[in-house]
Order: sequence, then C-alpha cells, then structure tokens
Amino acid sequence: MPRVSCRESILAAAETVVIEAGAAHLTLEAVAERAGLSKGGLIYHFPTKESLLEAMVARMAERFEQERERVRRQLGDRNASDLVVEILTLQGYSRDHHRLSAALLAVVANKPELIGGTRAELRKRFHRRLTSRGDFNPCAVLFFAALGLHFHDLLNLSLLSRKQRGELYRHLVNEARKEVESP
Amino acid sequence: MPRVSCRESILAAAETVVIEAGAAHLTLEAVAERAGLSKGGLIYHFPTKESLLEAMVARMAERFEQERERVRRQLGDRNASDLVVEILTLQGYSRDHHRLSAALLAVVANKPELIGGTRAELRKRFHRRLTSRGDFNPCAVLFFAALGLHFHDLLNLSLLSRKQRGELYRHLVNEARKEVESP
DNA sequence: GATACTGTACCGTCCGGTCGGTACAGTCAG
DNA sequence: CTGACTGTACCGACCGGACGGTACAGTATC
Repeated sequence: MPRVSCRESILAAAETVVIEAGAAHLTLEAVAERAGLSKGGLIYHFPTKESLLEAMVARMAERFEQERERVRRQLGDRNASDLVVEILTLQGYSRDHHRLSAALLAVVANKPELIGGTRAELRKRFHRRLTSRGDFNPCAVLFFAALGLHFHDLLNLSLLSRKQRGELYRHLVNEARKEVESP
Repeated sequence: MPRVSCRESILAAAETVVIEAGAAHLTLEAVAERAGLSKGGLIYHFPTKESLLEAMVARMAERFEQERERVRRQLGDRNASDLVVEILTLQGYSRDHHRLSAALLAVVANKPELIGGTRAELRKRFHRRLTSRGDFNPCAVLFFAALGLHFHDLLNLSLLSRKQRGELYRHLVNEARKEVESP
C-alpha cells in the first residue's frame, strides 16, 4: 500500500523550506520536520539529498506540463499559438503553483549541474516555439517578458500589484496573438 | 594601510564560489581558500557571514549604478529615457558583470530577508522609470523582457546564442525609443 | 610601538548519511 | 487457526566531517 501522498507531502514541505528559509537551509532534517516525520523516514523515501532535488525538479516539470495542457484545453486548441500557450502557462503557473519554482532555486543553489536536463528541455521548446510563426525578436520579447515576470515573482521582488500583473499578462497575450496572426 | 584590493578580491572569490558550486556551498572556508587567505584573515575583513552577504549586494548595487552612469554618459544624456538606460545597463551588466548577480542568488539562498533594501531601491526606480513617459504596459513589457533575459543568463539557461542576445537587446532599445518618443 | 593584517588552534553545532531496530500488514505452509 | 516469514514504512541514535564563529599569537609596515 504505497502512500503516494507521502512523497508528495515531503516535496511540498521541501518547497516550503526553500521559500521560507532560503535554498541554503534546505536540509534533510528541516524537510523532515516540516513534513512531520523523522529523518529516517525521509531517508527511506529519498535515500540521498540529490534524489530529493531530482524529484523536486521532476515534479516542477510535470506540473508545468499539466498547466500547459490545461491552458491548451481551455483555449479550445484551435488557433492557439505555442507562444500564447506558453505565456498563459507562465501566468497560471505563477499564480497557482508559484511555490513549485522553488525547486529551481533549490537545485541551482545545491547542485547546479542537475539543471542540465531542464535546460535542454526548455531550450528545445523555446526554439520550436519562436521559430514557428512570427518574427523572432518580437516573439522573443514577449516570451522573455513573461519569463522575467515569473522569475521576478519567484525572487519576491514584487514590483507590480496583483492587478497590474494581471493586466500585463493580458497585454502580453494580446500582443502575442497580434504578432502570430498577422504576418 | 587599508588594502582595498583585499576586500575586493574576497568578494570576487565569493562570487566565484557561488557560480561554480552553487549558493548553498558559499561557506567562509570555501571563500577564504578561493581568495587565497586563511579563514582567520577572512573573518578579519568580514566578521560574520551576514556581513559578507551584505557587502556582496552592496557591491552589486554599486557596480550597477556605475554601469548606469557609463551608459548615460555614452548616450550623451540628451534624449535618453530612463527605460532605454535601464535596458542598456542590464545588457552591459549581463555581458561584463554577469558574475555580480551571483550576490543576488547568494542572498536569496542564505538570508532572504536581506534583499529588502534592494527590493525597495529597485521598486522606486522601476516606478519612476515606467510612469514617466509612454504607456505603462508596453514599457513594462520591454523592462521585464530585459530583466527576464538577465535572470535567464544568471540561471544559466542559455536559450540564446551570443549573437541572438545582442540582437534582441538592440531590438528592445529600438522599441523603447519608439515607445517613449512618439506618444 | 601602534595599526593592519594573517595564521593556527579550537569550540559547539549542524549536516548528510548509516544502521539497528520496531510496527504492522499480508501470505502461506502445516 | 497458527506460526514462520516477507516487505513496507518508519523511527531515533549515532558517526565523521563541515560549518560559523572565537581567541589569540605572530608579522610586517609605518
């Protein structure tokens, strides 16, 4: 009877630690305490710290893909360009799952070499996205603006009010539609 | 005889450690070794780890301001909008002083509460910049695109070639000029 | 001899990881 | 039904090393 929710709650606890104390304080003991089990119990699920970090990024990528699917379904899939989907995904992701990106900070801080896979994946999608339709630079601007908005949220720089952010995302989507639909 | 270069080289060593090993491995011993002095010597200059982190962000802010001044001087200061200056500053900064932003990662990972000052400063400048001339959203897009490009460099995601990045920055500056000069 | 700096030795704590053990649920021969 | 056995989940004590920080003696220059 493998309790799936246990692994899940451990990963959530890890994110909480990163967000509250910083990635440098992501220790097995701290995570165990947060998750409400002993260090031994934690080690049972994740035999090394590295395996915990790997699971964190994997979960992040997975949730990101789920969000992308959700957006695609909601748009009706017809004339939705990849760029528009990506921007909306980043928006939904920032709003609801913002904590998940803590995994990125955790990995960069603890085992930078582990982001290799994520980078490759991201790069592939990025280039497919931006070379398909529309001019490169205008599309790239919109993409990086969404990315910048997301990272800026992640680093807690909070330059915008909730309302301003929402409007900015809407603006980005409109611009992306224009750029893609009219050559 | 206060050797200025010593503090300076310690801070540079700290950045190197962050970039090479990750912010979680930023330890006093590692920094001392990189800087070529003993732990005692390091402690003499920075009595606590927190003071080291503070110096790192201070140095980052200082260099950023220097870069901004350099850009302003180079532009001739006449009709250079703040937005254009900011974009060019981020570009020059990413190219030459990219390592400096390691301080940001280090602080977020080790003592997240220390970025309060930086955030306040950034927010002030951001709002002065974007409410002066031009519509808010289009200007914000350009600003966040530059920021996203910078952060993406910092996290080593390397989505663009050197050439593409240069062109994208040029594009950003052109758009910023258009947005600001023609109401 | 004061100032600026460096090195050595050390302390208490924390960290990642190991290990022996426990509780319990299921299984299956007798 | 029972007792022997297995696998899963978890606990908590412990180890060796690393960590932040202290204390202090030594050196080199003015």
